[in-house]
Amino acid sequence: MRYEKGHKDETRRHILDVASAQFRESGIAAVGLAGIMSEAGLTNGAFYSHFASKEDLVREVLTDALTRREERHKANLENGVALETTIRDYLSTRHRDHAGTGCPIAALVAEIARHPKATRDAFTGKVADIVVLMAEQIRLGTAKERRRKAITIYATMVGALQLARAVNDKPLSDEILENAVEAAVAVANER
Amino acid sequence: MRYEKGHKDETRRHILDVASAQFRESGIAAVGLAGIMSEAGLTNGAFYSHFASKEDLVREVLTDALTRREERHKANLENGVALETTIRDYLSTRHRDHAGTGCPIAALVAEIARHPKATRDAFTGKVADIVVLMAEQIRLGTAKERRRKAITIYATMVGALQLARAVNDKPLSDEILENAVEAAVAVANER
DNA sequence: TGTACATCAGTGAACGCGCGTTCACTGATGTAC
DNA sequence: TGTACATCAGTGAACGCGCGTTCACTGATGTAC
Repeated sequence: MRYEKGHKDETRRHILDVASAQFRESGIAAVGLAGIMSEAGLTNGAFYSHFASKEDLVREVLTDALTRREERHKANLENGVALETTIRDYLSTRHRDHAGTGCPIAALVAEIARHPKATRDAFTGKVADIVVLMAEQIRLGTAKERRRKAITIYATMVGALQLARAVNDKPLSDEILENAVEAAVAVANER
Repeated sequence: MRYEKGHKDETRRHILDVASAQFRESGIAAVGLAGIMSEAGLTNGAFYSHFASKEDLVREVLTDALTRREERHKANLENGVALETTIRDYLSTRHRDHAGTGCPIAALVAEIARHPKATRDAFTGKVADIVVLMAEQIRLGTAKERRRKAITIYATMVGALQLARAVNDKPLSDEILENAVEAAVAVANER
């Protein structure tokens, strides 16, 4: 082979990682393929050896990024990490200030709503999985109650993180995060 | 005058309305000025008689749309409308299915976070005002507690509406809305 | 009163630019005989 | 073993297109004298 075995997979992986960060940082519509490929150290044309189109890349990036999030939730569950810890990590100033490495849902949910069916399908399946995992992380209540709590907590986290990022006033931004942490933790721990 | 008095203001108002709906429906980055102007029944060049740039339009649209939301909150407050009603309207299937006439924050918050300072400043001020109005709408608790509740409820509403829009599965989407209503109403009414 | 000029909202063609996508080509290495 | 050919990840220039923006112009009406 002209390149070592696995080279192409590595390149593809690298393009995915670069695109994933750029999308979360700047939004899907605002990011161009040329910018992704040049940050990945490749030329424009190489893109189409790996992906059929930009939309194909978007779908792959989402599936990949959400699978990673899902695995983290699964690991937290298996290691007995309390949902409270997950909430505090999610609504941290660190997460707020580093969208590029953060939750793809908070960064892209509004854009995803406007993307084609295949992309939204991939997103929907992963969200459903993550809700189930979060519900299992909750200790108290019936399965139904825990599921309801998980959905509420997730909605609060996604909304609060986005508001905290958009607001141009640090005290208000911090206040949003702190209040949402308090409220979400209360839901997670309530009887 | 070549046009009736107030004609230019009307045209400007019309461009704002068209742009406002298109931005909320499709996102700011995905909407072009040519599309806005043609829907408004004008040609490309007329745009710059009314606005200095696309970014200027974005800022004006946001200020205008958020001022209207704020006025609605103010009217609700003065008319003694319970926050519970506001929550149910916000998290209705109707609102979910009509982004173009809906809340500009839910539709655009992630994009706003990436826009220039002037745009984010306009957004921040309005969000702060709406939080204050929502806090006043809450009946129970100290001022501090009511403010905390208002922020929590707002974050939950924004997150839930966006998730319900992005998810490609009607039962799950409805479930998100219903659970968020229940949770937000509970916060609004809790002692 | 009639005429010349000023005003200005809107027209429509054009600008440079970056977008997503295509494609002929390169060149290093594997395989066949 | 040596040679001819196949493979294929990546190159880099070009494609048409729509973007935001500019600008010379139009034409209806107001104003000055």
